[in-house]
Amino acid sequence: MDDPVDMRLAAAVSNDPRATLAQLSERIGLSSSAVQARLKRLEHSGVISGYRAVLDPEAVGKPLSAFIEITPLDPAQPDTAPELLEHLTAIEACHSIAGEASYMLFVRVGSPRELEALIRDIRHAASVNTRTTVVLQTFYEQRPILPPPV
Amino acid sequence: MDDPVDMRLAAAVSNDPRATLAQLSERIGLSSSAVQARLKRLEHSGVISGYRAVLDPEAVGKPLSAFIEITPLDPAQPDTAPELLEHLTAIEACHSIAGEASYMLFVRVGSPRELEALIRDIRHAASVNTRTTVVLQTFYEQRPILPPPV
DNA sequence: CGTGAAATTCTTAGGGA
DNA sequence: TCCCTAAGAATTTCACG
Repeated sequence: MDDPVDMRLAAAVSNDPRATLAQLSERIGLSSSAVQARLKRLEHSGVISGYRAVLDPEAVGKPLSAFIEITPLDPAQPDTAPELLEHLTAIEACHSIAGEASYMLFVRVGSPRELEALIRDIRHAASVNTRTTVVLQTFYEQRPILPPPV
Repeated sequence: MDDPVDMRLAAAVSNDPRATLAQLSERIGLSSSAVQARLKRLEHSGVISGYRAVLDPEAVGKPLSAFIEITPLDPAQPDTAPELLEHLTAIEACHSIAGEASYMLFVRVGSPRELEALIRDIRHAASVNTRTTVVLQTFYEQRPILPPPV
């Protein structure tokens, strides 16, 4: 996406995906039909892979979050941890990382008890050791990748 | 938000924030005006704090991501790291954590050189030590907090 | 919470740079 | 190819029951 107009559109829609085409076209400086065509192209090409609402974790019953580093118990076995864990919906993100551990997960749960159960599920499902770092307070998260267009 | 209808609406709009009120009302089983009123209430009460597009990091020039743990150099000084770092738009999230470090950041940059510069900026801006864990591959992230309504 | 009518927005076809 | 305009279709909005 080298086109600067696409870049501004991506930033604009990223900051406010529920904006109407009319509002976006005003910010971008194109007609709404042109914005619509570009938006469809961005969605279809995968530059925009989806949209999300940012929910208050406490309001939806997930006040506790944590980072969980995982390491396979048996390095000789084929490592398919991400797939083996995908069904656990408490896991919001799964990255492979450089460092001691193999993967870093970010998880959200309702209580310490749920976290304990989740860790047990993770160990069992993927045959891994875990190292959990509990989040005490979230100052900000899910900030937009692109700064708002000037 | 104890109301199960609000819960389903939050899940539905979270999974597809660009859906029309008509589409949402069909999934929820209410009229579109009722959905509109509930949605406004969820937004105004902060249960829904905003909306985001999920962008392909490579397509928008941020192919490299990392976790950065930070620890104040001088524990005696008042610790306002989150505010001191807020202007660095490469930082997508900032949590205080239990464990050795004080905060965990998640950052996105365009290149190793940019990461180096960002780490320098973070150390300088907040007077902290850093410990960086580079992300090698992201299997999934930004999965919806709530599973889609049945 | 639903209905209905007015205002706004989306969608698509057609034509021009 | 990319853009704009215009008209019909769909949606949103909001007062009222």
